[in-house]
Parts: sequence; C-alpha cells; structure tokens
Amino acid sequence: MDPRTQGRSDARQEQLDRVFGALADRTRRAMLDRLAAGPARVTELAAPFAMSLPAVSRHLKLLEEARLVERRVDGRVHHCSLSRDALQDVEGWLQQYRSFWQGSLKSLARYVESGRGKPRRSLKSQHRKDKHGR
Amino acid sequence: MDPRTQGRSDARQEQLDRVFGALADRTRRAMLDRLAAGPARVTELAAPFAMSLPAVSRHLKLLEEARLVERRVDGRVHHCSLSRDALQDVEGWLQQYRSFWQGSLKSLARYVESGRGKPRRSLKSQHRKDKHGR
DNA sequence: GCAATAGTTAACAATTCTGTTAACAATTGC
DNA sequence: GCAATTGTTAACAGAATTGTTAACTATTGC
Repeated sequence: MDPRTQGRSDARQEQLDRVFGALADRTRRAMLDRLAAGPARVTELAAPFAMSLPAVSRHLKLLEEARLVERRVDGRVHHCSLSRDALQDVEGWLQQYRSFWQGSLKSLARYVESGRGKPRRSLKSQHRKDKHGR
Repeated sequence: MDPRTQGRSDARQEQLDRVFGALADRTRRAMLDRLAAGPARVTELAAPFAMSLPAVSRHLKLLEEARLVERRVDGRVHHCSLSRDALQDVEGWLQQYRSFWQGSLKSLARYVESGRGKPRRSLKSQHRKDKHGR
C-alpha cells in the first residue's frame, strides 16, 4: 500500500489521532520545545509550568503514547527526549497535501479561494453556478 | 521575531491549538482527504459518514475556524475547498523540529535513545549519572 | 533504617467535545 | 405561493480532557 495515499488503515488513523491530539495542547508543545533543546527529566520539564507535577506527568504520558517522546528510566530519574517517530507520521500525512499545493490543483485552489477567476480546464467538480458572485 | 523560533505568541499558540485540534479527529481528516480531490458541497462532504448532517456541519465549522477549509456560499449551496493557510502553520511548526532531526543535536538524540553511546562534547544537560546502565 | 527525592496512580470536579433530534432560515423550482 | 432542498443553530446527553489533592512506590544518601 502506498504510504502517501493510504488513509484507511485503522492503526494508522489511531496513531494520527494520538499524535495530532498530543500536539493540540500548548503545554505539550512547550514540552516538546524544551526537549528540542536537549533531554530533560520530568521535574525539569515541569518547572516552567504553573501546574502540579501529576498534571505534567500525564501530559508526558500522552506524548510518550503518541511516540513523540521517549523515556529512559535511570533509578528514580526519568530521562525524556524527543523521538522522531511520530513527527515523521505528521510529515507523511502532510505529504499528501503538498501535492495539492504544488500540483495541478493549485490553480483550482486559487479559483475557489477568490470565488471566481479562471480555473484550468479538465478539472472536475467545477460548480460554476454562481450567478451573483457570492 | 523569527518565525522559526518564536513559540510564545499567544495568537499563534491559539492558532496551533485550533489546527492540531482540528486534525486530531479522523472524520475531519477524512473530510480534508476528500477536499484534496477537489471542492465539494456540505452534503457531498457528509455522504460517506454514518453521521447526521448537523454533526458534519460542526466538524466543518471547526475546520473552517482552523483555516484548513474555505467556504463560498452560492445560494443555498456551500462550496468547500481546502485552504493552504493552516497547513502552512503546521509546516512552520514542524520546521522547528527538522533542525533537530538533521542538525547538530542528532547524535545526542541517538545517545539518549540508546541510553548510552558517545554524545558530542559541549552539549548541555548530559546527566551522565547512570551507573548501572539499565 | 529512615528521611528526602522523583515520579506515578487514584479519585474527583469542571470543562470541552461529539453526537443526537428538533426547530429554524434561506433558496429553488413548479 | 408552497413544497422540497440545503444547511445551520439550539438543546441536550454521554464521553473524553485537564486540572486538583492525597496516597502510593521506588530510589537515594546519610
């Protein structure tokens, strides 16, 4: 199955749910920002936030389940670091839309964006019915 | 402010919340998939889903608020199409992490991933205290 | 051993999300 | 005009999210 076009695999959809869900929170994005500067333990990761440690602990758990973060337990200290895995999932998903931006549908996109204009011929679903232009 | 490094703008964080939140649902991702093939009206967009029209209508509203979808109203028909705006926000956010993957921190990432190995010198936060390797 | 440290899990409350059905508004076509 | 079409908004129920505090486990260092 072409990894660029398949979007029906349930496991893949669940993974995308987890990744985008994890990224949909600014606290978690800030944690990723911090980790992009280098590994950190949980307490370090929690320090900037006006939030209890258990709250941070569960944000971290979500990031880990989304495979955005990896954890190495060393005694009582948990070392966290960025993982590339899940962000590659995002890249792969985005790739699907890059073809839309850059490919033959670009002019159609602009056409619809403006509400009028000159779409290329031979593009399906033209819906040219707007008589009064919005 | 450098758009690659700034992550504190509240408006930008809200926009990222909206975009990632919108993408964190497989129904909405499927709607985007459909729109990548060309514009569609709401009923067309709703057809594949075992879901009421009001439910689809609100998914669509979220996609629009996240600037992932644009709408042109033509009489009673709403024509929907992909917008590039929000996906560019995602691209911009991801760019921050591409430097992590490809840049000087790559070896450190591998170091932490494996739990040992040879990190480059002069990288902060090394935490080399693991005596028993684990 | 025992106190301090690092972090998780449990239980709970407040909020947000996602779906439903019912009612509504606007446009189209006869 | 009026019935059918297209789509939204309102009101509500159930589930998921996100935070809290309290209790717990495991490890470290004296």
